[in-house]
Amino acid sequence: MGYKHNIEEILDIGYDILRKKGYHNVGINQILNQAGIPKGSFYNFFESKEDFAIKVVKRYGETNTEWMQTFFDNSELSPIESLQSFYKFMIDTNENDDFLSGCIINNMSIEVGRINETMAHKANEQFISWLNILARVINEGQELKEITHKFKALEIAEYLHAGFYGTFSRMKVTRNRTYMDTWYNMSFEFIKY
Amino acid sequence: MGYKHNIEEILDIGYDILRKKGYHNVGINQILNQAGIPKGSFYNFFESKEDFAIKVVKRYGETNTEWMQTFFDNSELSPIESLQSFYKFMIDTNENDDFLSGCIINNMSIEVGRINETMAHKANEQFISWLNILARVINEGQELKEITHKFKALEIAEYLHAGFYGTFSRMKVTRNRTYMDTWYNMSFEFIKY
DNA sequence: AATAAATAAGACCAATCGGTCTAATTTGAA
DNA sequence: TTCAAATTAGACCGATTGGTCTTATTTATT
Repeated sequence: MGYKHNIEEILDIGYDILRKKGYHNVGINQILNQAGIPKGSFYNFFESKEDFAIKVVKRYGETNTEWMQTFFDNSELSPIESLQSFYKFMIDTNENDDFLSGCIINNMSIEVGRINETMAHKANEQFISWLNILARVINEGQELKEITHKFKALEIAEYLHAGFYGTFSRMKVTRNRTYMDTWYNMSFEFIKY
Repeated sequence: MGYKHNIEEILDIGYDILRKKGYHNVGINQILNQAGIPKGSFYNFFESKEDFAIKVVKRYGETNTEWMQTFFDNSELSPIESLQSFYKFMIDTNENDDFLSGCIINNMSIEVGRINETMAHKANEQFISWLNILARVINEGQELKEITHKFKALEIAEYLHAGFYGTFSRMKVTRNRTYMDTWYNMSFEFIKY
């Protein structure tokens, strides 16, 4: 049983490339070159390019779920304040990326989700994990009367998720954070108790 | 000066294909076949695939600007009611498309906007046209005390635009309208006077 | 009717696509 | 130490990519 290459390392490199350049715009060879592996090894690990992309999405989704979980678990702020610091962090992160990349799962959903059932399903799974974490924090905020009771916690989570993702398409063509900051201010004004 | 093919007809066919399948996932040949034109004629009309896609985006954007303008001009509803009927119509339209396609300019922004400056610029132009029309209606709603004065009309337009577009990525992986309806209800609750 | 310009038409091009195949190498277990 | 299995390695494959080129046709102008 020979071994040498690290699958997770290849997935991490794939994550960087697919997030920045998309799916159909990236050839297998680009991934092979950047990861420094021959084609035979790649197809030994992954059934196809599609299989590879799905595993990249899965790995990123799960890593991010864990990260979000510890972010909110370790937060010493109140529920709504930790939500605010979460979205502030997300906006800052996109600024550091020059507003070009966005979220790989959002990108994949838009580009690939409609033409690939498996990808759609896997992307949806990750979204649901994230939304449940957000909903838990929102629910705490509702109990502390920080957040409106007009809607269910999960509905507010979906609402914030949609709004934030919507700013991505503006961001990618304007290349600045104005719209993200405006979205942030308005959203937290609207959902407050 | 010979002629035969109709450029605008080709652009309309290109619109259908690019909206449904994306940019990098579509080959020139697919467009040629569907439009029934040979390659030589295509490259007689368009400099490149990129040039073609940009002209498709421009044509759709301008057509949609005109459509929105007459939609709101001819509306006999109050400002906020005509906004509601506008978004209801948009959600219904996506349902009729089986939630697979979304908005071509949103799709292009996400997939191509980050790697193609010209496309980003052209997409942004169209967004701005639409946002200005929305802002005008919102402003009327504010004057009639139907819509909140907490934010500027253009900010609210950006906010609605972002939220609505954000539902697209969920829509494409869940393939149902639940999240769009929830977004609709929450948004109009939040922006009311 | 003759002419020149624009367009139509599709064969053709190198480059790249995702993927396969065979052979060499490395490995853990016997 | 032998051996079978897994992995490494990259040459190779047909299909398709965006784009070019030459030739035939159509058109408006004269």
